[in-house]
Amino acid sequence: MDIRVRYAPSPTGHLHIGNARTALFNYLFAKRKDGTFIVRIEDTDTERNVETGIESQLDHLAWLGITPDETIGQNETHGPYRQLERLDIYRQHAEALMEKGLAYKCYCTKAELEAEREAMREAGEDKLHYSRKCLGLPDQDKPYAIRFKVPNESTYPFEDIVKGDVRFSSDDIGDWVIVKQNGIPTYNFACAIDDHLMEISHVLRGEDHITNTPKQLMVFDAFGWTPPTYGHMTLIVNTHGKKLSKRDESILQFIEQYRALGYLPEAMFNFIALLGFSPDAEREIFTPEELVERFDERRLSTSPATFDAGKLAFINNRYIKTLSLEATVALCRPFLEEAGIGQGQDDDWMESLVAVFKDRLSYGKQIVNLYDDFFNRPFAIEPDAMEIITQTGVDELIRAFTRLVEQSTTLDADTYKALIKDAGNATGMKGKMLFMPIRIAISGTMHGPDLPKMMHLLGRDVLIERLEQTLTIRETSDK
RNA sequence: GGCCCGUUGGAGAAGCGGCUUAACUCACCAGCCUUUCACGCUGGCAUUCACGGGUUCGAAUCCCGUACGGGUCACCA
Repeated sequence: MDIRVRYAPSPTGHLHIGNARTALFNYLFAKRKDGTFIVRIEDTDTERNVETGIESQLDHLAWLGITPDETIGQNETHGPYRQLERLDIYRQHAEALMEKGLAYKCYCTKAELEAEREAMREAGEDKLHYSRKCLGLPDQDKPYAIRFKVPNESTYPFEDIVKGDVRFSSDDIGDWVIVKQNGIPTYNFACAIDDHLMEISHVLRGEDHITNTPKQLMVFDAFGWTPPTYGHMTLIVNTHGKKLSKRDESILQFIEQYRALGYLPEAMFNFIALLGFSPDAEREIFTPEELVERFDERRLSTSPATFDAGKLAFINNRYIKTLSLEATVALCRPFLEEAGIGQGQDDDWMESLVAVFKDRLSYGKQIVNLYDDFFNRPFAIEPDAMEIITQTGVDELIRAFTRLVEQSTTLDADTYKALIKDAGNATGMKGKMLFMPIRIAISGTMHGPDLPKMMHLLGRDVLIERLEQTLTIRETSDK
C-alpha cells in the first residue's frame, strides 16, 4: 500500500509549534517510508480564515525544511487541496447519507439548541446530546443543518499507532452536524471524506483529536470505506503541565517568532522532532537527514511532551557553534544593526564581536543582550571575584598592566596577549594569579570570553578606565 | 460530571516482566587539560520509578483502586 499522509492546517494565522510538530512528524513518516506528504487546507471556518494564512503556513514550513510533495499548485493528483473548493463533493456525500437514512436535516436554531442543552444540564444529565427532535420531520422551507444519525450501541475500536487499542462507544456521541446551515461541512465530515478521497493511509495528529476519531470512523462506516490508520501524538505542554495555549505569552509558540529571533531552522527541526519522539540513540543532536533515517512511529511517546525552552536554547547553541564565523556574523548582523551597535566600526570589529560571543550564543538576537551586558552595564565586581582582587600584589599587577597598555601603540588581541605576559614578568605574577585579576579588572567577573579578544573589543579607553576603577574599588574595600 | 489519557532525578527523557544496584541530554559540583576563561575529557549527582493493594520465583515494567495532572464533550478545527 502506498504511504500517503497529510498535514491539514486551517489558515487561521501563523504556524504554531504544535502544528509544526504535526507537520514534521508526518513529513518524517512519509520520507522514512518513501511515501507522499500532502498539505491540505481546512478552511471551512470562514470566519477565522486569514487572508495570508495559507501562504504563511507554507512559507514557515519551507523555512523549517518541510516541503510538501502534493498540495495547492503542486502535483495536484488528488485536488483540490482547499476544502472550500470541494463543497460540491461534501454536498453530494451528505445527500447520499440522507438518502440512506444515515443523516437528516435539522431546523433547530442556535438558541433552541442552547436552551435544550441548558435544560439537560439542569436535569443533571452527563450527556448533553442532541434530542433528535428534527429526526423524521418532513422537509421545510427553512434554513437547516445536516446531522449524522449516530447508530445506537455501536463501538468504534481502532488500533492507534501511539496509544494502542482505543475504543469509543456511540452512546457517548450525540447526533453531530456534518453540514452547517451555511452549506459548509464541519471538520469531522470534511476530514473523513477528504482522507478517503485523497487516499490517506495514515493520520498522525495531536491527541486532542482522539475523540474526533469515532465520528470520522462513523463516516467511513457509513460509506463502506476502509479508514486510515490513526496515531495520536501526545500533547505539548508547558512546564506546568498545561497544554500550550496560544494566549500564553510567556512562551514563544510561533515558528515566526523563533525565526525572527535568529534561531536556525535545522535546530528548530531538531528540537521539534524531539517533542514526543525519541530516537534510539544516546544523544540529542540530529540532522534532518538523520531524523528521517531514524524516525520510527513505534517510538512516539505516550506521556505529554514538555516544551523546554532551555533545551531549545541548548540545541540552537550547538548548531550555532558549528557555524563558520562568517555565517555567524551574517546571522547576527541584522540584529546588531537594528540595535545601532557597531556604527562607525569596521567589519573587523563586528567580526571580533561575534567571535568573542559565538560560543555562548543561543540565538542571533542574543548578541545584542550579550553586548549590552558587556559594554553598557555599570562596572562592578562580583563578590566571589573580590577575594582575588583584594589579594596582595594585585594592585601592582594592575598598575603595571595599565602602564603597558598606555605605552603601547598597536593594540590588537595578540598585543594584549603579549602585554599580559609582560605584566607577569614585571611583577612575578603567573598562572591564575596573573590572568584572573586582569580578567576581573576588565569584566568584573571570573567567567567570560577569551581575554585578549575581549580587551581588543573593549578598546583602550574603556580598558584603562575599568582598570583604574578596579584599583579604586580595591582600595575602598580591602580593609 | 461522562468518556479518554498521563504520573520516572533540579529539568528534559529512555527503559515496557529478569541483561537496570534505572540509559542518555541539560543544569549543577569536583578533577584533568589550558599561564586565565571557555572548549574538551573524566568522575559525582534517583538504593528508586505518584501512593496503596494484587499477580509472579521475580514488577518502574502486568492488574485493580486512590490521589494528582491533562485532553475532550460546538452549526471551531
